[in-house]
Amino acid sequence: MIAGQSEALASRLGYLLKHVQQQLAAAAGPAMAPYGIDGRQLAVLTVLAAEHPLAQHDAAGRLGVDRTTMVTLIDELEAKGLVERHRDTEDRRKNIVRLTEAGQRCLDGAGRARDEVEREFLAPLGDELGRQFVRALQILAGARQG
Amino acid sequence: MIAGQSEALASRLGYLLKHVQQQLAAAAGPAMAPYGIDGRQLAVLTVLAAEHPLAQHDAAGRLGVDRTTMVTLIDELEAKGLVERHRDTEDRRKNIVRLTEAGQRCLDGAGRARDEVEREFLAPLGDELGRQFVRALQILAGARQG
DNA sequence: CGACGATCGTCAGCTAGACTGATGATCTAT
DNA sequence: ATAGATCATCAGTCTAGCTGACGATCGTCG
Repeated sequence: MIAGQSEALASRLGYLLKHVQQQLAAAAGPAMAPYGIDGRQLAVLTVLAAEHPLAQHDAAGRLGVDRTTMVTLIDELEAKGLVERHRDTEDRRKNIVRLTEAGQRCLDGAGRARDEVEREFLAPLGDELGRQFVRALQILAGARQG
Repeated sequence: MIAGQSEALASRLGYLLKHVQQQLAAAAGPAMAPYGIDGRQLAVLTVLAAEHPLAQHDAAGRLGVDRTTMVTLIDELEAKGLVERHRDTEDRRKNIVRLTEAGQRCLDGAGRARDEVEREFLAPLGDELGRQFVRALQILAGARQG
């Protein structure tokens, strides 16, 4: 029970979801810090690693963020030398974004740190409930807009 | 699967949590609209109904929001005539906040609407997994800061 | 009794994140 | 070739939330 938390809210889905999300973000922040990136930036690296050369627009789609937000995100990652932007030779409207060597190394380290944070975060649930929790989230994330 | 969603992110806890939270918020917004309040304001009404006369500071603690945020929240609810502010006669630093008649009616209606949204939101999980999901959230919300 | 530190509500100002709308470049299709 | 779509970008805006300062009030400890 969160300090001072209300009984009346303990079963309110919106309240629970929001606070749990914030707690995870609060735990993940410090864990990412040594690698110089935050959770959103790590998500971009993760997507790029999986589907390597990806246009900005497509990366935004994968992450569910706005196109203009992705501009900023890539700006930041590029400034750190973790990704490179190239004009697509086949469709010169597009920017192809790719991980650099440094980006790959950063992803390796930060990704491990993130996984560790997630594991600790779910630990209170135990194995079985933890798995079901993640499965439920996957279903809910996919149930709409699919 | 969210349109264009990345396979690589499907098991990333932060991503899932954030998106599921946003989807619920997106669903709840329109449902609250007829009652003229949003989810945060409804949460305040819910807390007040449960522990009726409550100082602003304590209400903020129950909801896990900043004291200055609560000022704004109460401002809004007061402007709509849903709550009343009174100076506490026993400790005149405190504002006692209480539901008005209109506030109670609003809570009844909006609360029902919210419950319905939550039910529909969890429907894809089925009964059993839905219950476990909520239980997991409660554990996670309470596991830290407790 | 009186002074000091803590608490409560308020306000002004700042920050982070994300959106809208406009623009220029480019592509596609007719 | 021309009209309409698409992509990246930028400027401006909006929201939620925070920090820090303030006045008023309380409790406590000499």
